[in-house]
Amino acid sequence: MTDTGTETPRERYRAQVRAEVKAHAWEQLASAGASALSLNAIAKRMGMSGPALYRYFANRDELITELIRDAYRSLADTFRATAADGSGDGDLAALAHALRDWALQDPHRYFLIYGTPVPGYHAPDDITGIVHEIMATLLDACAALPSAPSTTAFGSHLEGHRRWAGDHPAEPAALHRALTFWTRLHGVLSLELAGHFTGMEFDPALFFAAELDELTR
Amino acid sequence: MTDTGTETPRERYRAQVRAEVKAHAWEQLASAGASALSLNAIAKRMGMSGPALYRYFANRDELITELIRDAYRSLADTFRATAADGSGDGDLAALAHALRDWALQDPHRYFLIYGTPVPGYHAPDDITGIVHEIMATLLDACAALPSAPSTTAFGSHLEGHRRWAGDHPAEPAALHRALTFWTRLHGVLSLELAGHFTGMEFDPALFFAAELDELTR
DNA sequence: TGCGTTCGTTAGAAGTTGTAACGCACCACG
DNA sequence: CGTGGTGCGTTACAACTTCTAACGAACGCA
Repeated sequence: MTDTGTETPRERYRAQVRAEVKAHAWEQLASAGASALSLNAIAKRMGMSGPALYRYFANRDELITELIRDAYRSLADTFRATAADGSGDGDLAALAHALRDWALQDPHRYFLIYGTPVPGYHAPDDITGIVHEIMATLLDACAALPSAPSTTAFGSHLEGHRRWAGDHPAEPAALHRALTFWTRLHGVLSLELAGHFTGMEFDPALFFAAELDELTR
Repeated sequence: MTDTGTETPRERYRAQVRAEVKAHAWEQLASAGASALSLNAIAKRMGMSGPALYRYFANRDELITELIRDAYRSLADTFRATAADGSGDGDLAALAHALRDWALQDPHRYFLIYGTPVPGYHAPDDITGIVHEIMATLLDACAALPSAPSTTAFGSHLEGHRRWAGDHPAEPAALHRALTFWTRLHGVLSLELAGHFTGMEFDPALFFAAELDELTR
């Protein structure tokens, strides 16, 4: 995968420590959330003193950026893999279930991407590339679906504002479907993961399925 | 409004200081987010030393809880007021636009309620009362709309799991519509407020309107 | 006019992020 | 095979944070 041949021992060690730090960070993230992520605590758990970690990450933000990048990368890979093995049901349904499984697998990871934005934080450029990759996979699935030409106001609006879709040759109806796929499923998922459904005794999975059903009909 | 007659001077002063602290907290919240909220900084801005504020709030969490309560209260009042003056268009559309205006007015306030949940935090009971009030207003609007009897799987599921709706006499189709109103609009709003649409040049307001349109047809 | 409650203060403990300066160990190069 | 430079981990420290403890002063009720 990566060219380990040209790596010096130092670089290998450095990469290994960085990976170990990130592993502990994910662990800590899952138990206490992003705001409670402490470089000091991670260092102690690794048997090192606090400032030692600053050799590997410039500051707390850089570590979080790395985690965000890994989260996006993970979602993009999941999407790509799901789209690759074309199973029986439509690609959209497969993508939806992959998304839900991915989110339920680690809610904190989901919120790291789609939760409350960090005030001063701005994502580096390479992350937008991964975002485009995710959107491209979604657009492919939507373009493959038969859809009547869009007649809605937003559909025609999209016709003139489709630069975000890159060079993807999808019709406005497909773009619209991709957007609603994203926002509707995020709406159900984020409220479910945040615990806003806990008081109500209906099954979130059925609700998710109902939204998906209306999305693919 | 409140019975100021029975208030002692001390109680009046105390209430005023608490209000001033919350005002500064909202200010700080809007500029730096909830995680950066510092009792110390608020105290300094008020010309007091740090620990003085602990006479008014037991800890940082109690202040945040108060802000969350006020946020819910504000949304509930907005909803109630919007539902009260029955304007020309359907109540649902009015509620949707009230929600969007309320969210855009102070995104941090929206995320305080519907954003990433605080790890160890658990809302006090009186807040769930306000949540029910909001849901009741939404259910009223949905029940007032004509709707064909629900034939979907989730609709029949809701028939047996409607305790969350309290004693509201809404049909399953109305319950379903209220739920989708909530999650779909939240999906669009939260992604818009979090800046996930910034790269794409379409108009979020039109997208929101399109989702609302499909919700009310 | 007391006297008790409440308020605001300073001091301090236990955390956090992040910088600075110091050894030590390793790796590469002559 | 040394030796020097680079990188790593350490401790010390500054500047924060939340929050507790103890003290004095001011306020208001009786």
